[in-house]
Amino acid sequence: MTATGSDPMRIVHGECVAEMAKLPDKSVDLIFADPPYNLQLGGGLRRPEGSEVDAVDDEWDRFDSFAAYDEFSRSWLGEARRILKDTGSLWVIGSYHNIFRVGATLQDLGYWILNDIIWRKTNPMPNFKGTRFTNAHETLIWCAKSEQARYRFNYHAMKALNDDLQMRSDWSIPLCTGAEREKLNGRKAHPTQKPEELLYRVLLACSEPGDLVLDPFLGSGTTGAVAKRLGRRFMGIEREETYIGVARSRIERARQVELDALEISRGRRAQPRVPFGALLETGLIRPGTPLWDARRRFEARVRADGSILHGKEAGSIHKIGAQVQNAPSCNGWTFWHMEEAGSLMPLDALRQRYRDQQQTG
Amino acid sequence: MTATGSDPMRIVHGECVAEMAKLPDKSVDLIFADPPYNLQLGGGLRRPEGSEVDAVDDEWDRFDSFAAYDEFSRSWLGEARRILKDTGSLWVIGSYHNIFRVGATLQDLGYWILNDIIWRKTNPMPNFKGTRFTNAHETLIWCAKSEQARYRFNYHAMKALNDDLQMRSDWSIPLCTGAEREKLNGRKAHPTQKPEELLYRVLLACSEPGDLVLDPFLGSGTTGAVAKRLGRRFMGIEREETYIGVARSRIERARQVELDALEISRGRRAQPRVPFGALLETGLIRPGTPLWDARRRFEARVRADGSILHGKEAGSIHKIGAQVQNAPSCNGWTFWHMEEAGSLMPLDALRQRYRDQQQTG
DNA sequence: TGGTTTTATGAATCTTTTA
DNA sequence: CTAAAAGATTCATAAAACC
Repeated sequence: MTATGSDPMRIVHGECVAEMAKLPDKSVDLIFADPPYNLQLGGGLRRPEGSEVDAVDDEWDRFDSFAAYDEFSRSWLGEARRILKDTGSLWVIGSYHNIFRVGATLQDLGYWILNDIIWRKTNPMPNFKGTRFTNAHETLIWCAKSEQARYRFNYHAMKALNDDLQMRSDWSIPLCTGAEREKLNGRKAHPTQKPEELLYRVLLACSEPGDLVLDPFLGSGTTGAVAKRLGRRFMGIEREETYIGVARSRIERARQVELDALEISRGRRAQPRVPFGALLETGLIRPGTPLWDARRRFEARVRADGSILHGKEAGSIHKIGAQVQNAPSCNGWTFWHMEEAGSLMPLDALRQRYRDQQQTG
Repeated sequence: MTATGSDPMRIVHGECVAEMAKLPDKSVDLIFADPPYNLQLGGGLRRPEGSEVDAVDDEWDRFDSFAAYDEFSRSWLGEARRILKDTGSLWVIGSYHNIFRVGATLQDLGYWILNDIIWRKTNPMPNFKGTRFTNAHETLIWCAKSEQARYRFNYHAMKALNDDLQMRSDWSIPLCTGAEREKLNGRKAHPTQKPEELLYRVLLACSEPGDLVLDPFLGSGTTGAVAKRLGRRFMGIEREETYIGVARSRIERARQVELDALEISRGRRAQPRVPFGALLETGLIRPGTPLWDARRRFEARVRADGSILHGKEAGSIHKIGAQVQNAPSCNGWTFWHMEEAGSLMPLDALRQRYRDQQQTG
């Protein structure tokens, strides 16, 4: 049976390069790949309360060096390019550990990058040790087979999916948790299962019903499940037998549905939250500015990092506002005021000014 | 005059590699770089031997220009690494055209990536032809000099700037427009002027007042203007004479905020270490005092040497705290409490009292 | 049954100082 | 140098447990 044979949902147990080598030239419409990230984690990481983080320490994610990882990337990306139709495109997802190397390798092989897409996680794991910024996103690279290639892009479908606004390169999508997360003996079946919402967008943007979609690192089978929902043909390659079983039963359970399935995740039009610090960064308020409450009973001063100082106590506008009133909580935006043209203006007015700026630029 | 000389705001007209070569080893605290990435335009790009890279129009040229760009990256990133202090860090900003190559080169040179940061543009230019997703972000890479290097990161200041939530790796910031945009004869003075909000965050996170900040591709001078506002020393290097003039007048106009407003929030790590025994020596706590955890599940007694006794086990507040919870570690300062006025007060409050005494007394 | 509190957990390159 | 001790550190969400 070939990839273009009678089984529209094919799962293959094997090495991705060897299995791709069996496919004819220019036979695949879309490739989505989630290769190992080369995380190389050290010891166990503990949360502040003492519990241990269940990290990725699998054998398949270990490489001896950057050179070894690059060689691995070249081999699977090279074979992928051969079997990709001229109208097809390739997506790869990764993090800062590997994505820069993958991107450079892509370019070296002649792929033409169309966009880099940011999966902005709405609920990422925090940085428990306070040593870095919360690693709150992953990066996807979308590329065509070459600079000249005429690739498929369903522009209007993407625009419709985004309330008739052109779809941007940053996508806010939650982690895969809850009922969607595949379980095996009550534990997560795969350490890095991707949310279906992410794949839904990719497949809807870059393929048609009946197209052949390939995932060379199948894992828990998200790509296959979404391909089936959207009426695409599919081929998935996976090395680990355990994951083959997980993916097979998952894709079996998936049902082709109407395109309204994503409706729920769209309505994100709330007023964006503004941290007080943003007003300092933009110069709407300056470090050193005195703040008062409406009746000028309390005074505090703004510091460069957005905390405010009252006596010897420093903290957020909310925390210090609550403290001076001896109240359990306080809305600093309405409590604190700054002087403007001789009268007091609540910080909330400044916040509105900031939001206006953000919109108009 | 050296970089550490008398002029705190130094602007140099020249090639960045040649000018960096004049600086001593380990002399710079923070480097922010916005290198050219116009692979197609040739103007910013020269091969190592000096010839100019032609426009890209066939496959051979493309490989040639990628190689030339990588060579260019290696040369300036290598020199930057030499002059960077062991506690310093480097930021580079770019887009999908160049950032993957820069990131791979960074790693090859031994830099250690700490985060990739997404500048999410609130008002990006749309994709007019409807051929791709709106390119709505740029990527910054933040890295330390090596895996082992202990870099500066003002974690608590970043947290304060974000309303007491850990700062994430995606930053929503508008494009630089309006009054902030530098003009020359009524037209924009520089094609890619970065918003000050972006640099404010970078400098506040990774430097201290008085630190030396270097920008090897000065452009319109945003890094210099923010460095001056925040009381950092600065050196900027720029090849184009026109931009030198723009940046010089801009930095001249910038005003430093008051010194005491530059104070930022510090964590407990920044405060002097207090041995528990010191509280006994000063009489803030007495031998024999009973200690409890917050829920009064465990009790221990203070001994004269600063160890505590729980049952038959004696040890430090940390060791015994870990032992009773059956945890791998424990912060005894926050775990143990003593009774005061009928309620429980954490030892941490007592430690603060001790520190206040040391300051005033 | 319903509302509140507690617990579990997610691709993580996750400490610093002293002996 | 290594080993041990001190001690600093978390956000959003869902499920489970508890009133």
